[in-house]
Amino acid sequence: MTHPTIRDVAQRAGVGIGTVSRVLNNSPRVTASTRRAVLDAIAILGYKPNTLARQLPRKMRIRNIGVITQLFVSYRSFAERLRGVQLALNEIDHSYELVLFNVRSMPHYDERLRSIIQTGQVEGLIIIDLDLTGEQHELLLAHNLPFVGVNHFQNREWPCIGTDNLHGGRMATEYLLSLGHRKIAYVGDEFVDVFYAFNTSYERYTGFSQVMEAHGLRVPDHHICLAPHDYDAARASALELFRQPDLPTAIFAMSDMQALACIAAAEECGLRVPDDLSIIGYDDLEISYHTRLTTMRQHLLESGRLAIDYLLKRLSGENCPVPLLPPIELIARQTTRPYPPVKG
Amino acid sequence: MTHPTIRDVAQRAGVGIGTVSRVLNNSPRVTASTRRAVLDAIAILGYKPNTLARQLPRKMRIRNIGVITQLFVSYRSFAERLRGVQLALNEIDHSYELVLFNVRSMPHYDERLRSIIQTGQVEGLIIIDLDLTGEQHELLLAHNLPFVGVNHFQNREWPCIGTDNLHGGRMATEYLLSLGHRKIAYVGDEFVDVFYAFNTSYERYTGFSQVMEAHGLRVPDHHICLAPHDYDAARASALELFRQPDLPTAIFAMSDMQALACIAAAEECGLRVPDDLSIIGYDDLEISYHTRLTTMRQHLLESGRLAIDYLLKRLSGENCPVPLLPPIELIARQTTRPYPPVKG
DNA sequence: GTAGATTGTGGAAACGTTTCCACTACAACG
DNA sequence: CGTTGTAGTGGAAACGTTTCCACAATCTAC
Repeated sequence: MTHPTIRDVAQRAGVGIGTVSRVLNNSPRVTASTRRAVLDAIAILGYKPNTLARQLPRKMRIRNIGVITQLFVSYRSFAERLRGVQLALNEIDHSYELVLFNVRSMPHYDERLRSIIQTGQVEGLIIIDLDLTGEQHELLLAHNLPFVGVNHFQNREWPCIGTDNLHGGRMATEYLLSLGHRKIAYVGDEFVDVFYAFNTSYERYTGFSQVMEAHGLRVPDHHICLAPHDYDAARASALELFRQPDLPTAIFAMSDMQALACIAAAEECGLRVPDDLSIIGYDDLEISYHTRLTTMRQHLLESGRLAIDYLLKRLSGENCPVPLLPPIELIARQTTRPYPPVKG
Repeated sequence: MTHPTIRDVAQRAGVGIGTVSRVLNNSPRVTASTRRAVLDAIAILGYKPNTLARQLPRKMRIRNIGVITQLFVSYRSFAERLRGVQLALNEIDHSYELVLFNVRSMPHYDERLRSIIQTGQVEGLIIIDLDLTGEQHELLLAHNLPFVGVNHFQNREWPCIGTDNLHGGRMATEYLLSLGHRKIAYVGDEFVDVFYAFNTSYERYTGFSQVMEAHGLRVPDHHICLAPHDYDAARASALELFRQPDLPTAIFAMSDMQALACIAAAEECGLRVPDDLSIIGYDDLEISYHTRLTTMRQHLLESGRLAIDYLLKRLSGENCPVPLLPPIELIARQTTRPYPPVKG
């Protein structure tokens, strides 16, 4: 037998199912000897009560909101968004629990998504930094499962709180140009559409290169440093950049972690930031405040809040528009300065 | 009627329950007109399928592991532990989902804990940075719910992966003394046993004061700066310290965030770290690596891993001892230096 | 000794779905 | 015109518990 039920336990212990239930629920109305017998039977059979079946007669409804993301290992921004989700949920509505689904690969994502939809184990779904295929989108709609994305990209085809990477890339570049920099390098993820990278890197890069071109500036190939999204990979990539002649005077990094990696690499090479090299990141993680990193603030915490806000409205039957994130902001701190340096 | 069921919908739409079920599950074997009628009835009644009841006949078992913590707003170490939990769970066993329970206050914690136990919605529970009363402990045991704590404290009365704050406090202090510092201030949480603070601060302080005393050093009252656990509160508290005469040459902060707050305050007062003032933190958050903070590493990520490891073993019926965390380590970075400064 | 309360126990009914079998109606085919 | 197949539908049974009522056994008080 795969899973013994309460009836198997009752039979084995020579008691009724009611008695087993009472033992399970710690009711005082059971003799010590009976309880002993039941517990023995439970142990022998390896019985585990079925969570689902327990709830049903109690007329309880599980109210779960699912959050599906990648493992929040590489992208620190995940954690920040999740924090926003948690904060807002605790402020607005205490009747929901958060269930976390972590996916490891694209096929795993699809499989998970289907199983979530199929089993209906959550009443709403927040999709963090993952895209939806047309088919997946259809499936969600068909099964009437409210959902919202919180993403590193923008999408008009399904409800999604996203940012404009192109615009962010432009803003960062324009800021560096306004400081007088002309030799600006780009450090980011490879442009391949790996599972978790989408084309965020490509979009930000495009904004960068559009602005550079508009100013008649050519970016040499070795000033475009692409590596997997990872602190050490970015550091290695920046070290390689500094090893070559024709050093940039500024770097636009596609994320704060990569910007910090560039700073570490620069210091290893004896370059001072910002004196010899300006560096701007992207995200505005909490860490960036403490490291005085100049960066593009994309309101990560806020994105989580807005997502919950929208989802709860949808869950209560309201039909509201997808909220918009505040525009991306430049947060100028101490890793950028004018070029050529002005003596103070 | 509180919640309409599938039978209500069937009646209203003038069809059988089987047909309603087919509509809900998107079966192709329903005529367009029938489907329409059912969907209308669903809309009118505001029917929502019961998640629980759907699973039961499908012979599915929900396999959830609960994680109960405070909102991970104030203590950054929560997030780090949770990351460890997630990482390990994804490596070891993919059949469990993580359910997050956030509590806001002590009564809320108790209420939540009881409801989790009562409803049996999780098969195992990880208790992060929260203590258990004797009664709560009994309840968990009585209901046979496997659990493990991951905590900022040590406890022998229930399974708990914790650290020795006293020892950590001693180590940090001894390190500062070994550098030649004699005037050392302590910055930490107030000693009151508020909901989330336990006596972590008091324990670390005790380690500190024991070592100081053993060296025949008296710590003046105004060198003991206690404030709520919060970046800004710690900064204010440090500013107050620097405003008075008899400056310390070193600070032992009870957490990395508070240490960073001290650094910020020091710089506001024109004190250079580490030239004028050495600062050591406690936690070794990721942020501390990037800010070059000297700190006590208490293996937060690892603590999450060990917790999952232990819990999974318990869930599979194994009866293993509670694992031990590696000992606390001193991570010397660049916010501490010898006193008096040696000219290089 | 008897009426009444209390304690321990068994098992039917209920919880709200899905699944499956049975049935109808009708089309296609010989 | 029968036979066979099939699409659409209805509803009983099953899923694994809890809850409640019924009943027996035992105690309690007069």
